Amino acid sequence: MSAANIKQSALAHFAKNGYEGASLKHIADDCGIKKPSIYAHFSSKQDLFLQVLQDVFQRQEELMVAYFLNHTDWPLEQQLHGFLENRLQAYQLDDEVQFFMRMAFFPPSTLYDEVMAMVYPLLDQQEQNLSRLLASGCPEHGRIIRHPRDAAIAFMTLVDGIHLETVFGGEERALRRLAAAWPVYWLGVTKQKYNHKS
Amino acid sequence: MSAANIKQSALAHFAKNGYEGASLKHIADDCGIKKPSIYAHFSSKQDLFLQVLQDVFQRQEELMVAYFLNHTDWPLEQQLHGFLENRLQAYQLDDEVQFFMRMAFFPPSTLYDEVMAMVYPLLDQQEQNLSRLLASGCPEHGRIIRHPRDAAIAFMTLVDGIHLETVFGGEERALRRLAAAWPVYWLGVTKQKYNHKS
DNA sequence: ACTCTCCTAACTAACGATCGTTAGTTAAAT
DNA sequence: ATTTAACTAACGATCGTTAGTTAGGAGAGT
Repeated sequence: MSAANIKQSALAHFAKNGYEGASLKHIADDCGIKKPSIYAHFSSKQDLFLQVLQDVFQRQEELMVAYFLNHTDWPLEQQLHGFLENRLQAYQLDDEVQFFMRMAFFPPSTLYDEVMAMVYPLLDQQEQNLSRLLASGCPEHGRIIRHPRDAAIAFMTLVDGIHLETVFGGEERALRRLAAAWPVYWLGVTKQKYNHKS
Repeated sequence: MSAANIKQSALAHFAKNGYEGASLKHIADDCGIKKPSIYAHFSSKQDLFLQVLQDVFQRQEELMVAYFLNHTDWPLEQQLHGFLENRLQAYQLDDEVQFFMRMAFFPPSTLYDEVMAMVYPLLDQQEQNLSRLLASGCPEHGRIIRHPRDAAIAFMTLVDGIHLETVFGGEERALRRLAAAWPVYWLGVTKQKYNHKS
């Protein structure tokens, strides 16, 4: 039994039951080993959790960066829409997105600082990257994103709303949201000329 | 000490630490009573939790219904935008929204069915009400919502994205999202004429 | 008005189970 | 021969929960 197997099993339990709800006994049972054997690989439950956390956040960041790097030749519209689709199909592969969402928004209170130290940079970077991407506009359609920073924030709101639905209702419900919300977003962001009343 | 006080304290603990992370001892300490005294009012931790759950869901539903009933004379645009603002300021009053989000998306696995039996009807009703509202269009602007059902789903995606941000970053960050995402949504939904390319 | 009774809501003490964790041991692999 | 990774046994703490007790207030009967 390798440390990677234990982390994989722990990931599933942390994702489904949270930090406090996941017990080392159940994780060990999943691996076919006894509870104390975990301590041959990890110094504590905290240690196991924080290693899982780091792995997941690093991988999620890599996935998001890699997506945009691999599609710089696509039109902006396809890049953004494909990103949402990409996140959806990445979701059903494993429990990483559920874990990610749970820990970003409902971290174990005893480890709040440690978790947030990983969440904040990732979200900041995501917003920054999106702002730059959207600031480049979309000349091949003759459209211009007027407020790239706002468009980036709105996009992240959309990402979160769809992510939440994957956690809640699974892929098919999330696809329904994507199909309904994407055209609204794209139209709103490309034809943006809005005067908010008071 | 009344049952209402215990439920209020329990709500705070469940919202902050989840079902498994909240202990009856801490809840009792908050109330200034001893742990077993809780059992004079509730038959079990489950019972306490489910009563809190029912109270919160019922109140949240009432708040949402009441908002739209009290603003039928407003233009559609104001109704929807005001709803988002209303949800935001309701959030900081107490822990109800955090509790609501946590339990809707990360329910305690041992009580999954009981929680979902309350979540599903509320969300279905919300979508239905929004669909009807949006289907009525917005004649005073000369605008027509072309796909009211999709617009309702997109609005709920927006609601969730903003709700999530209140849980994550508090009111000011959520207001930032609202300011950025609302114009995008409204423009996208009023000028909807979109052909999705495969 | 006074006592007796009943009920409520708190208490203390303790239960068994499970929690994360440590110590000490063993068998296999390097 | 040394290290690795598993094991058993057991630790103290905390979990939710139950039993048994006690003080105080409400209502009824004399």
